Amino acid sequence: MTRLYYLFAMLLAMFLWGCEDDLPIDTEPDLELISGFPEGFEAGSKSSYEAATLVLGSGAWLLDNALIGTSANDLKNDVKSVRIKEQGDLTMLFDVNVPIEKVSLDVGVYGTDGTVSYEIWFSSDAGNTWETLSGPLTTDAIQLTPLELNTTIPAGEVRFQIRNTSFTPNRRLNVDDFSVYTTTGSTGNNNTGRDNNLGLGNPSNAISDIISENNYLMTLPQYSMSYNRSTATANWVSWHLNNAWLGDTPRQDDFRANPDLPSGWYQVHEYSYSGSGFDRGHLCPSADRDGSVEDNSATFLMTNMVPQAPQQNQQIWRLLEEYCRTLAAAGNELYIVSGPRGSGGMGSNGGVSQTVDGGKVRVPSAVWKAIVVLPNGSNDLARINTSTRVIAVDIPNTQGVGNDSWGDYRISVDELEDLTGFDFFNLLPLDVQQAIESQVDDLPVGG
DNA sequence: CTGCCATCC
DNA sequence: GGATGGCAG
Repeated sequence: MTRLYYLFAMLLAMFLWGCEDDLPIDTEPDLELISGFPEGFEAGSKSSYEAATLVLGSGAWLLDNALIGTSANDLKNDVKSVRIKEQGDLTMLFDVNVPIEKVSLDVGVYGTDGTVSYEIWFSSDAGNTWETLSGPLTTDAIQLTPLELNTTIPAGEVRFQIRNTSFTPNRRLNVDDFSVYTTTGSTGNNNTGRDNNLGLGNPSNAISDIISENNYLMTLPQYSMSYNRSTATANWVSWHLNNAWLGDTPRQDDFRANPDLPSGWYQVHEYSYSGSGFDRGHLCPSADRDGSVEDNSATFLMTNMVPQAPQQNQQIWRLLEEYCRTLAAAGNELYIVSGPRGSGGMGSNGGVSQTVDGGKVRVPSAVWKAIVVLPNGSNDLARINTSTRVIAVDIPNTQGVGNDSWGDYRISVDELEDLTGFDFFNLLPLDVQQAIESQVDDLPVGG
């Protein structure tokens, strides 16, 4: 009898659950405007169509063949809107990291320009690849007109872009009050998420084309780098660090050649440094990527290694790496770029070596690092300002510096740019770059 | 893969 | 001692 009762109760429960499941959805899910939106474009000024970055209330935006319109002919809410001319576009340079349910904006035609063709695009990988959200659209509105697009974009490194696809000259589009909505209860800001490893810029404009063999861009989920075929090391490795990357995965120690190098290029292999007196020194450290086996293993590709004097690598350099992780564990996120420079180091075999691996791998004379530190949060590009902390070091690749403090090797990013020829953090507004790159960090750092 | 070394907190 | 950086056989 008891058993029959349970059976009945279960059937009843399934029936009720089934009913509930079949109830028609008579209300659309509650939407929540993402922090920073609507973007009304009131915070910026730009009077030329030339491509440039603007930091606005929501974050940084790229206006290419577009400007901030303030004239009587600009359709606008309040006093400013974006004016995009034919073949121009407006692009978010920051990520939203929650599921997107809806996008809305106000659009119209500038002055008496004729019908404008435009499209809305989005990226789920921080702007690396784009797909259309809207399909081709047109407007001939002479007043700002709301456009709403319902969508379902999963949480990711999501950005949006508005393109004026008109070809005819003087078909200018006004855009204002751009809004992005997520479902209520989504975690909201990406406070502790993983951000773009190249979020502050590509220091040497590296590209993934074999024509650029000494400045060859390679992008992994764990870090990005510019590889140099002739030195057989990276020019730089760039990565984001915060507690979202940190875990307790054991060190994998699976040093190996990078199979993703273009065919025909020499692949530095596991034993290329053996007996040389130099460590296989990580640029992106193993312990910065121990959230999973895959993440940690990625740091052991030989393209992430540089021949480093053991006492430099295992002592002073290691202490700087640990200091960075301490900052991350304390609730900061860091953008780090690191690489070798120069030629000729002194390892444990004594004397100065220019190369290892039978001349195939260049030994740097110094290893450098540039670090931007900011509290965990979202819209990083917009939050970095003239008082954001930046640490840059340049440490000789030699035995004997091991007992020194890395703090004594701090220099300004400007000096580091002179030494390396790279342009660091170039997605930041110029005035911010000038402020933070001219200073030498002088906070007490111990060690 | 295991064992081992070194340094630093 | 434990973590982190490695090495050699």
